[in-house]
Amino acid sequence: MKIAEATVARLVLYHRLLAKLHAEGQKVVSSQEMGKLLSLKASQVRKDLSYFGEIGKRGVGYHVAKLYEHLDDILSPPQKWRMGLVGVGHLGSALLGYKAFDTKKYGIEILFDNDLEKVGNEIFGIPCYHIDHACRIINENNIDVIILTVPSNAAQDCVDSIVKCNGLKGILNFSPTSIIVPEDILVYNVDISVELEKLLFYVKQIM
Amino acid sequence: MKIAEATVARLVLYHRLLAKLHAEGQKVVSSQEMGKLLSLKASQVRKDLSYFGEIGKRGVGYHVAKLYEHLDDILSPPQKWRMGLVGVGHLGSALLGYKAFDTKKYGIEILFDNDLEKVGNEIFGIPCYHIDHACRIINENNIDVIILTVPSNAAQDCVDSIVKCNGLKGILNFSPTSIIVPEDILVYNVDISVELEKLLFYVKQIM
DNA sequence: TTTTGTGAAGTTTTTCACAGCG
DNA sequence: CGCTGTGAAAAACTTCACAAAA
Repeated sequence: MKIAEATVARLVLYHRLLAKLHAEGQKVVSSQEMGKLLSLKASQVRKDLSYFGEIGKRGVGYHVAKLYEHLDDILSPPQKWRMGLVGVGHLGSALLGYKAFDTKKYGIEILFDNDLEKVGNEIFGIPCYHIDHACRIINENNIDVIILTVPSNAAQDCVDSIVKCNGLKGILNFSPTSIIVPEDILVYNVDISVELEKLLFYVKQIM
Repeated sequence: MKIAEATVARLVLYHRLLAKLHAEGQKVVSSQEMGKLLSLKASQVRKDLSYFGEIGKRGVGYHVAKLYEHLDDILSPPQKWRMGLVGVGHLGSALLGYKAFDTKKYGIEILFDNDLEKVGNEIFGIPCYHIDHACRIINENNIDVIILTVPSNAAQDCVDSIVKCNGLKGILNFSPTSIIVPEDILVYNVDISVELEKLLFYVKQIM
């Protein structure tokens, strides 16, 4: 069955919330309580969870530890994902130090940049190569996913040089521009200025 | 009329694309061409633009400069938005130096942190205050929107102290946690690990 | 002829409402 | 009795298909 993107996003939120509730010692949680904590309708929570089998207990709710494990399985990788990061600027560096990344599930193995000051060194303990050698390095290191944090004017060129690698499966694009890729490569965009503009658009509406 | 969130997001993409086409000297563009450049259906582009009146020319397409101005108006603020940023860590600092922010439309006026090394200083030329004084400072400086880049365990406390300010209208939340706010305050979440997890979920599916 | 603008159709996603089970 | 699981209904969003305009 095909699971909708919005559902997957919420599964991550449920997973995160359950880790918190578990750490706080809570044993059982209802769809209503989860909804309240995540600003979602209880029926939405139940519908999302129902796609993966009956996991709750009627009249009781969901067992926190059990549901957490269940979601962990759904979201778990076939093996630890190997990622590379292209563009070790401010944002790229911030992501390298980002605490919320789940280091059991994936790791940033390789960096790329075009700055010769950075190339050849280790940054946060991760080797940095020149972007021109990306294809060979990505193949040699079995990189599955690239995080792209380059300026928008460099984005498509970077993409064009990395999509030729045959092992690459996905790109998380932070560059504020649309990139064009072959259809066998998945792209998700994290577009910070789009999110800010959306917020400002609706803030304006309610004034 | 209520404009859907997905439409607003695409308007920002159109606006950005038109700036680029304009800079490249292109005079006219069709919905088909815009769709191709942004990986969207032509009919989607036309439908989105049609919500704001007839702006294209049948048989010709859209006049680049005119459509750009049109979108500029739609997305323009009533005045330059005044923003504050809470949490001057790696991610917060990266955003302070972020090139893609449209500095004509909004500016980051004030910073907040709980690190006494930062409080009282200017960072990137912007004064930094202690988070405990957020409410007074936000009111005094007429801050409309807060960018929240604090660790997840601090997020709700920060939110609770800033939502009491009466001028605050919206929060752009980068913390990897759900925050609960009064209903008159708009929240948009930029959840980096959720986006990465979504990508990895679908990468797994196609393997 | 080309390409827009747009009702209508189609698709997806969310919400409802209640049967079913512990 | 309370809360889940889930068809069915409603809402939201996208795509189609074509009339109308340049």
